[in-house]
Amino acid sequence: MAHLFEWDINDQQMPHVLQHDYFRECVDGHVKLVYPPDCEDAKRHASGWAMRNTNNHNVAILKKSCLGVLVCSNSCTNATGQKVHMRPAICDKARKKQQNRNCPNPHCNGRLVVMPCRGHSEYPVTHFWRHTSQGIFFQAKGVHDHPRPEIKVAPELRKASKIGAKHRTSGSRSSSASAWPVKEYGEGHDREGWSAAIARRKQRAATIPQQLSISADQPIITQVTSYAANAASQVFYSSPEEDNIPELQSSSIYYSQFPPVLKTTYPQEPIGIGQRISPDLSVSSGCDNCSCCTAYSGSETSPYTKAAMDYRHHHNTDSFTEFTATPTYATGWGNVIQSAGGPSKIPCNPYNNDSSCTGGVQRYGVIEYAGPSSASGSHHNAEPEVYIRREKTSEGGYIPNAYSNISAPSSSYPITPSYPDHSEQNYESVSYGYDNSHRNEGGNVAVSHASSGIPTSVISYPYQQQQDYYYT
DNA sequence: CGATGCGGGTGCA
DNA sequence: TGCACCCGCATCG
Repeated sequence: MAHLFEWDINDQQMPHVLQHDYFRECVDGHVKLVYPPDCEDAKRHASGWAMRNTNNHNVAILKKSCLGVLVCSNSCTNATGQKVHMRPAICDKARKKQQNRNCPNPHCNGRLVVMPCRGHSEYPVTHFWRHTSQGIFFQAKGVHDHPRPEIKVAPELRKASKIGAKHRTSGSRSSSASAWPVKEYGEGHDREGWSAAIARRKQRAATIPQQLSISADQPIITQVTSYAANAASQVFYSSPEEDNIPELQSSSIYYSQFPPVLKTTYPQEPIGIGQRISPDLSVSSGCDNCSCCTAYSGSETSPYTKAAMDYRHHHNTDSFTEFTATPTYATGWGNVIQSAGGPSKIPCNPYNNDSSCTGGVQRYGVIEYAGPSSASGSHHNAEPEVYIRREKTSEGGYIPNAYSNISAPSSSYPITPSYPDHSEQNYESVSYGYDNSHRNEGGNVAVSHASSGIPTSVISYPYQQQQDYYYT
């Protein structure tokens, strides 16, 4: 059997793809994914990381390298222990200007400095994109050794942000705290992991360029960009990271009413609403809106609102299909099981524990599972016994690239119905801290504590003759 | 104005 | 030869 990773972005011929991955914006680690050719996010080469184009003198493969993250030179912390993790501008000129700006914290006299990425053998993490008739092949090399920059937001918010920033420039730096954009202190990264990352850098005598000269009190404008062009590609964040962003909560373009998916195999990451996970395979029919699944909508057992579930039913998409396609590569997460044929059932509602439920989305095809064999054949096989939990800090932040294996909960999920208050959503304690043990690893797949390479692609071999098409 | 992509060119291993 | 990176140019929103 061919393994999922038996291709490399540099291969002369890319494999035949039977199933595509759903889009993942915040990929971290050594990851290979194959997106549908018509995936808008993939076509845009979108990323939650600040990736800039890198010339690799290869027209067939687009290469990008990570710019790191903008942090405060004082490493200041706000009242809730959050730190600055702004998104660097991709444009060199704009990025230089960013570094001449004040820390967005009105009570801090620090400056924004770039924390460069050295996640790939001391060099920045690189992303590679290659378009073929089979799909859009994506390969990431390296593990980000810095906090994830804040999210991109839509143009409307950009305007709002500019207005807010303008107000700030008119007065002293210690103007009202309300002018301090909350989103610049999103909960993406916890204090401990954050400090640990910086401490390690200091230990390594890594000098963050301190460009402290500044001409005037520049407005702090959160880096924003057009994100969702239409309803079909709109994105909501299942992470609590962004849930405390008033601008987003009030914005119609965000589905912030969707609560975080707390029980998940891995990513508390953006999930494209309206994106079908496997547009051309395996979903033989839409969700049948079965009563036993809908019964969980809006119930106290489920963090999903009825509206959210309706939407999910309607669009037949959600992150919980991740459960069924828990990846297998290089992780040691469990036995690799190939379930040929099918169908396998995906429940409409991931919080539905009703084993007698016959509803859900039917999927056919070859799907690989990580987990015991019982997982593949059972009803609602959406729950392999090996889960990947994204590690969470006591302060509610998630550490990028920090996952660990845990056993699946026997009967209940770690759901906290008190959304949107996430303060009690901590999992059992684990050792946190930003794991940089991978720093000196080579460019090959290297999975230690962390691995987010979770492909669901199913690829058949041998290669078929096919004609790649490239950018024009 | 900045994101994004292209590609010439340089330095290094 | 591969890789990282600098720089200018062009396009687009």
